[in-house]
Amino acid sequence: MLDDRKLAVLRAIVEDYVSTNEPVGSKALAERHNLKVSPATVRNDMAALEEEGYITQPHTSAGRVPTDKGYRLFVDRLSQVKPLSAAERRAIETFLAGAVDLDDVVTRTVRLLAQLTRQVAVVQYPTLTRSTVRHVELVPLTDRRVMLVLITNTGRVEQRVVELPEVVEDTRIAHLRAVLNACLDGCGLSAVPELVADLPERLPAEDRPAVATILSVLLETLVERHDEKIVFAGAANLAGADFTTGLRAVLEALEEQVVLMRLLGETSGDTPSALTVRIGSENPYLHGTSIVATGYGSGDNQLARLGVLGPTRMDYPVTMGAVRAVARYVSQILAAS
Amino acid sequence: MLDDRKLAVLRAIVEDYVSTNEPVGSKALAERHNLKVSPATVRNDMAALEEEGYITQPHTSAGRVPTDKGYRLFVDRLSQVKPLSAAERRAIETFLAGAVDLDDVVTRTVRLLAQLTRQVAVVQYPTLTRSTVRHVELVPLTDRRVMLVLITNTGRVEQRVVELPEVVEDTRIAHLRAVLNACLDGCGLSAVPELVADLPERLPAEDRPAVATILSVLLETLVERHDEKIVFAGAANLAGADFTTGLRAVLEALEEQVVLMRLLGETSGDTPSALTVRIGSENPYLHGTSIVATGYGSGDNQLARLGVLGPTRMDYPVTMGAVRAVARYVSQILAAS
DNA sequence: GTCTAGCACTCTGTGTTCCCGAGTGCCAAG
DNA sequence: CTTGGCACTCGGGAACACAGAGTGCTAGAC
Repeated sequence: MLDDRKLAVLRAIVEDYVSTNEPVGSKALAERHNLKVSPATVRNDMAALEEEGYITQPHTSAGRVPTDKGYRLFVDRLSQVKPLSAAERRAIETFLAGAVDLDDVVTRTVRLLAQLTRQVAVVQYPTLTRSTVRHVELVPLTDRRVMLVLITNTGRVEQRVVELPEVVEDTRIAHLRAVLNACLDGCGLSAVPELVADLPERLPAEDRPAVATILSVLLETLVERHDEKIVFAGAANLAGADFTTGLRAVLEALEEQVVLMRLLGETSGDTPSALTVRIGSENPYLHGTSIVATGYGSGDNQLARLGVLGPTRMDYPVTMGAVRAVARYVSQILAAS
Repeated sequence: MLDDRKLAVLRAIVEDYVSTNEPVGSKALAERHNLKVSPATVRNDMAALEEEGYITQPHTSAGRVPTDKGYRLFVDRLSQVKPLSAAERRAIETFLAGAVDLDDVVTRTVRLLAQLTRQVAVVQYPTLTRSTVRHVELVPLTDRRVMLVLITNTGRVEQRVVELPEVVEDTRIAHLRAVLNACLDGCGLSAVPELVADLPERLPAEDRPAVATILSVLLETLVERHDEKIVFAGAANLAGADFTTGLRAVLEALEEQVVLMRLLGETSGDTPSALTVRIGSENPYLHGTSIVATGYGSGDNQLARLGVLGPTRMDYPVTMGAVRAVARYVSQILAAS
């Protein structure tokens, strides 16, 4: 059905269209890529490709434009991820190395990715549920208030002010802190609920109301921030591009955590560390856009996802290269800290 | 020079232009606002207003459009801040009351303001330098590493991992924590540097290298996060508007903390709690945009600034009302926590 | 003096027409 | 199977006319 030359034609169409943003015609195509055949032959191939749904023409007597299906074939079989230049890799490394804490790592990553790809970059905060407890701290503020601070191995810090049901002395708070740490240090966050389940019973009855309150806030913290937080950068890169769905819709989606979460999250398949590409109508919302995403985190411990969002007409090989590289570097950084 | 009727004409021009986005002519104006004079008279007044530079016409034989100077006069003398409806006030209150921590307060505030004004909202994080130390925590991670956590009275938490120059026992860490807290609890952050200046000398010589390291990280934390952090929301509201300076430039400015900082910061005058309005070319960058901003924080203790950014052609009375109201509510929330 | 009515003038935006050129599909010959 | 030739289609730009909204000006009315 599709011989090698037809595939070469499709590849050429995608490449030309991506770089010029204009429907590409048979003549220009036969000239610029040395296909060694005449425009007429190319036209025949194009007709076949259109028949199969890989390309389409905006109107009669215009050049051809790839369809979503065409991009899909291109990404799957006709292109290979383009590695970054040595200079770019060095730049990434030094830029990320300067981060002081988790917030900073995420902020730098998202900016870096946006700049590198000239698209909108999206980074999900490392998931709490997969990380482990490094330390739990209870800080007495007044005699009825303590601050609960949860520090994870990814450098994330969650804090909440807890209003106690009764006055509790500092020494008992200190004891409670010791018990909590003994119980939770190094445990996975997802294991926390069952680990603390019988904690009230193992303590003196007088402490139970306070403990119950503190634990409920702790558990609330775990579920609330689950993996909700996503940041983006590079919105300015949208200014030029034209989206079928409208610029406004894209910007709205970016500011809506839930939508963004689904766009990013649903790309996650069996192997989260693999590069995933969703093209145009393959996306749940935002049909006019494509998303290139991948998981990051050390080795088998995939923490979260990052990627970029852009118009369907994007340079997939380059974008995929950048996303993959940034994910690797940020994984390294997180593993080291 | 400008009698009452001319001012009324200017006001009417601004109001009509803001709501229709089309140059307003003498006839329509005389009809819609009951000025009790004929279009011809209005034309004479318009000629005078144009002479003085308050309005201009895009081209001969088009209606008039306010200039920056015209908006300025409108804001200063011809309009009054429009208070929110009771329903809106209630909505603000309940929405902000649900915030769990400082991050949440800021996030909710910026979204609320964006939604309320249908513009881009900008909120600066409460300044560290004006807040006070609530607690300093030192958490031993390994024998050469501690985590330094600084909690302020505004609910802000800063944390840093400190690499110690030598092994330090936990008991000495605990002692150091006690000393630090005794020294700093309740003090203004700006006072911290001098308060800790002589701390190493008051401790045993053996502790000094570790203390010096910890203190340097602490001081670094204070200056680094000074008042840098600014968040925005509502970029989608830019989609419709047209900026003389270009949408791209606006989006870039929004993502550039430094620029945003200057836009927001330089509106701060002698009385930070007052509403400030910068119109069009009055802005340092982004000449096509206007900014309505104000300080927030409890009473005389102004913590930071918030505001909105939009096209010069915006509904100033409504926007100013929303900004003022949100600033008040968020100040309340912060004072209460 | 100030306001009003009338009038001639000047634009922009829109709709129409026309034409060029790029690109196609098809066919017959190599 | 490939190629050259040819007639056909259609979008986009240029040229043009025209209606409508708005203005400035001047002469008259209160």
